[in-house]
Amino acid sequence: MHATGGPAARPTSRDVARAAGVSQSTVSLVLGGKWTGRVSPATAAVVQDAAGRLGYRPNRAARSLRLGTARTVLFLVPSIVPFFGAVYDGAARVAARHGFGVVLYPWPDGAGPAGSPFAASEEAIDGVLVSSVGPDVPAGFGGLPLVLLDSDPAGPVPTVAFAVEDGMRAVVAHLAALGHRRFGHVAAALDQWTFHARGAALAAAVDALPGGSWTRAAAALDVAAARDAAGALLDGPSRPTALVCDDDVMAAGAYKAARLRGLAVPGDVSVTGFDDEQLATALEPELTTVRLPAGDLGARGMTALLDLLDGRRPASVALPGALVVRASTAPPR
Amino acid sequence: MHATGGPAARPTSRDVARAAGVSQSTVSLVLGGKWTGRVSPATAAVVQDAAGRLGYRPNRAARSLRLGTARTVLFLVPSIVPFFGAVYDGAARVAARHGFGVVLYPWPDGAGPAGSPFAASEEAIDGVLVSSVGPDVPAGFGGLPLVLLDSDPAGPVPTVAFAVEDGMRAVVAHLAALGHRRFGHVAAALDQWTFHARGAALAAAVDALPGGSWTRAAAALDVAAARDAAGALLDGPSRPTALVCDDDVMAAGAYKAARLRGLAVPGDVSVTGFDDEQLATALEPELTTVRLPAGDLGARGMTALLDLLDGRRPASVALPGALVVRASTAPPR
DNA sequence: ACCGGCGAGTCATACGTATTACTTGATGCG
DNA sequence: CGCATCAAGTAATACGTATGACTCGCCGGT
Repeated sequence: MHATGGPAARPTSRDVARAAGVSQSTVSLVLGGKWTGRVSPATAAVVQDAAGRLGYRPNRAARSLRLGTARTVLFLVPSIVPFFGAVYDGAARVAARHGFGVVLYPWPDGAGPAGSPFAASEEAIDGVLVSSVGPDVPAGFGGLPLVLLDSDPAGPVPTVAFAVEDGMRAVVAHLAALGHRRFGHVAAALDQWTFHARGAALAAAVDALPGGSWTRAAAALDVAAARDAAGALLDGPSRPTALVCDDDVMAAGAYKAARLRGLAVPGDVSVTGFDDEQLATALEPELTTVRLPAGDLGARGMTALLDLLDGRRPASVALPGALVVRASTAPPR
Repeated sequence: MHATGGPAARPTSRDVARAAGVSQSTVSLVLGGKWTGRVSPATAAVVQDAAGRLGYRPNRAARSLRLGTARTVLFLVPSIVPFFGAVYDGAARVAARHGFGVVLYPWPDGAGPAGSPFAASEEAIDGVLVSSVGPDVPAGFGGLPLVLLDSDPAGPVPTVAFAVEDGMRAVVAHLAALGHRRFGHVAAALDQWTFHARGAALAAAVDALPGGSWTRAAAALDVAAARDAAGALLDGPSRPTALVCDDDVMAAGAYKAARLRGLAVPGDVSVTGFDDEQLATALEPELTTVRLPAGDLGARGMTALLDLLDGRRPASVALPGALVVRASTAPPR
């Protein structure tokens, strides 16, 4: 009982030192872990005991100031959706293993580093991970080490991407094997590399197909916009027998467009998605789509960033996806 | 041209002072904004110009250390889904207006403050916002100011919640008006206040209904689990004519269970959701559900937390939701 | 002529940590 | 015995900022 109501403030290393009867430097030495040969095991034990008893935890601001490092990286994502949650998990797991924290920041419009949300956490970070950016790659990020995810691996910045071309090629091959020749591409009107790549890969794959042809309609990444875009394709001069969508959400819109016209999926028109989100199995019929290893993306990206922080220069890589065939694709009528 | 390749390191306030020909304190005063009557406008202009030219931005760690405050709050969410993205946006908007940043942290299992992900960012924060927790409310959060979101407003901690009871009552009233009397509750098996409240509200509303009866099946918050739970209800001794689901995702599972049994929605069985996520309009038929003002939740929660930081004690409030009637509800056969 | 007061800055310091350089007493060795 | 070595720890310092205490002219009033 401290009748005086002593200071209940958070203990500092000096408080621990006082409690252990040693100097502050000794505390720092012991708790820093590098004390072999400098402090006797007995004293170290006393210090550790005192620290535990007081519930001491080092002040992060002071440590950052002293070391010039925060052991924290910033993770910028275009939106708060489960896909990026999975990416985050992968990244955070690797980071934790190295004593780093990961701060998640939604960064919708791809505004520059001066964008106000970023400015808020500007200085307490050692590196940046940015996911799903467009072709105007931020070459450097305020001078901070930078790794891109799900972006153009051919750029100057180290990047971990998906092998989008392979995924799209697998989609087209699957549909072609079923007998489809006329494709409609329901494209996402977002300026992100991954969507540019999906579009280019589709075009290349269909063009390489004897008798293959395709049309395209772009829309915002939501159900209603995708429904209208898919409708425009279905109403076009030569109706596609398969709608290839840039994303599972857009595929939901394609379903709606088909139903509105009395067309059955997959009887009258096949539909494919991309990403394999939870939605894919919520839809009826369940959606044929491409599963992307989101956790791996985060893990590999964080590994690359940590390499960069250590002065090594990581190479860009592309992770393979996998076609998941469900019930939304069938031979054309 | 500095032929010597001078230090390209980030400039400090002392560098600015040197460039402006004043002392470091003057720089700090000017840039701090509180210089009226202490510094002449002419000098202030010179300082601001120099700071701009050098691209000076204050070191956050040093400022935190000096002020004992980080102007940053931690926002813990159970999962990375669009709903919490909207909550975050509301919170971040209010925070930015007061010069605060918001750090988002996924906190899946509701582990204690000692949970490793939290520990990583432990010290650079002034307060905590926690969303959607269970009954074992963390009374204090390592001594940090705390506000709960979407949690029990009757607890000791200031809380901003939704008026879940009203929402669920509206659902039951809507279905009752259509003629439904036998309800099935597809419940989320998560230990969060909001789901407990939804269940209790449903029971109360149906029990108050003459001739009303209900059964319940709980499941994890995913499509497949909900499908099985809903199936169990539909296969029960007295088949419900309406399935009330704790969440839109579970409603998708209810759709599947109905289809598997050859039952039409809403012809043979009505289905309702909760939250009004994007999924609600992706489903066929579109889902009758309860829209919750997620952005407001974040904004009000942040306002309450800022009040708390200022020494005021905010009151707990509950925000009203709104029933959105779509195509998944109809009179029973 | 002297002093109070004020405008315009500067000096010095503290925040809490990590680390380098130093002290101190004991021991080993020739 | 004298000196180097060593173990065990401590004193001092720097990181970059914000701010209370202080200085230094200068002007107005009596």
